[in-house]
Amino acid sequence: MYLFWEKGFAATSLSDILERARCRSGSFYHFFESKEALLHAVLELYATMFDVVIAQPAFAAASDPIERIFAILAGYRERLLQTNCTYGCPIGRLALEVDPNNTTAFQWISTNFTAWRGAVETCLAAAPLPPTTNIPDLASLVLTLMEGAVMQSRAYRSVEPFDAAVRQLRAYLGMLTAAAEDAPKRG
Amino acid sequence: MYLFWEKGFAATSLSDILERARCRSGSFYHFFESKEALLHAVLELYATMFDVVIAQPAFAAASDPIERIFAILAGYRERLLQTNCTYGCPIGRLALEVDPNNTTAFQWISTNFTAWRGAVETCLAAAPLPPTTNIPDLASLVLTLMEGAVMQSRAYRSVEPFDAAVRQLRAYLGMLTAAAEDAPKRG
DNA sequence: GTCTATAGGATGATAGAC
DNA sequence: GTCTATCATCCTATAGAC
Repeated sequence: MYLFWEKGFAATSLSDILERARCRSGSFYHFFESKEALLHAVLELYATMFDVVIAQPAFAAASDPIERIFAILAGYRERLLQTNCTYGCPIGRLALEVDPNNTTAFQWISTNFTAWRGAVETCLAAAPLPPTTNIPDLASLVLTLMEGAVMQSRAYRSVEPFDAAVRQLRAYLGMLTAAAEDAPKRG
Repeated sequence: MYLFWEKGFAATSLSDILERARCRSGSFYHFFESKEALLHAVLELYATMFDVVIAQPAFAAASDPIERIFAILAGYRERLLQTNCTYGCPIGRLALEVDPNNTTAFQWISTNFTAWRGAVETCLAAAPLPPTTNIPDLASLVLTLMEGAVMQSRAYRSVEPFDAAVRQLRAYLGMLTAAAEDAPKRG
């Protein structure tokens, strides 16, 4: 799991895996049919871990629904800082690297993304937004923004692009909630 | 260039390259010191090509500065459709894949991103936005959004996430230009 | 379930003739 | 500048003893 995150799938060799797991190939192939099967298991594990690792800590860190979204993003900022902005979202990295023919992997990748968007949708549904707001679109935007921001921060080896994206999201959501507050006064 | 886009750097072997270039290894190593040197040359070529391939067509397709930004994004939508949403931005893909120690590669990746943001900044500077608008932040957001949107469309094998991101950007920029129009009336 | 040993092929890169 | 031939190493995966 760690190696696919750090080096990607193709650049991680079986001997890398064996060394890190401190076992021999016989043990590996006793549990996994192939290197690709390990990838599937890793992606499945990410999906399983999502609530505990991503959603719950962010939901515990804030009670305001909009701030919970920013708490999720703050988690990624923390991970960027911890790695000197070299790594990023492991799912995003694999989403761009894995062979499109690997349908099983992509099913798990989309499962992860869907869970992520679902958590944000939950927050948005509880937020004071205009009733016309397209919440699935907006949740998709937040994921899009996180992934693009992490990528750009890796490219520049700086949190600044990430922070810029968060600032802009804050401005946009601020305008939306302001519009929701104005609407009742008008109508 | 094509193979790094299609398969990534690690998954592209020298024999893949030789087959596609229809030459032998002797010829390859006459021009390039290593596979990594080819990567650097490819990234440099992308930077060289940016104006002709990305900026100029979009600027020619629209005269309104905001619509020029959406014309850039429409170019990526077209590329997604042409590849059944399997590929994406080649720079973005390499930004997540390439070893962070490969500083030369990352210098070229950031050069590409900076050129991209520069084109968007040019558009934003000509657009009717509130004078307080942070144009570099906003240009960075557009790149962030494009990269994240392409990634998510690849993950779901659908243009829908890309379109959702564009819709949201349009809404945000619409609110900003509306605010700029209101401001003179108030002040 | 873990070990050693190894198959069978691909890998990036080089040497040197032409 | 392109060719053939090849090096040395690494790769994923398997076989079979224990």
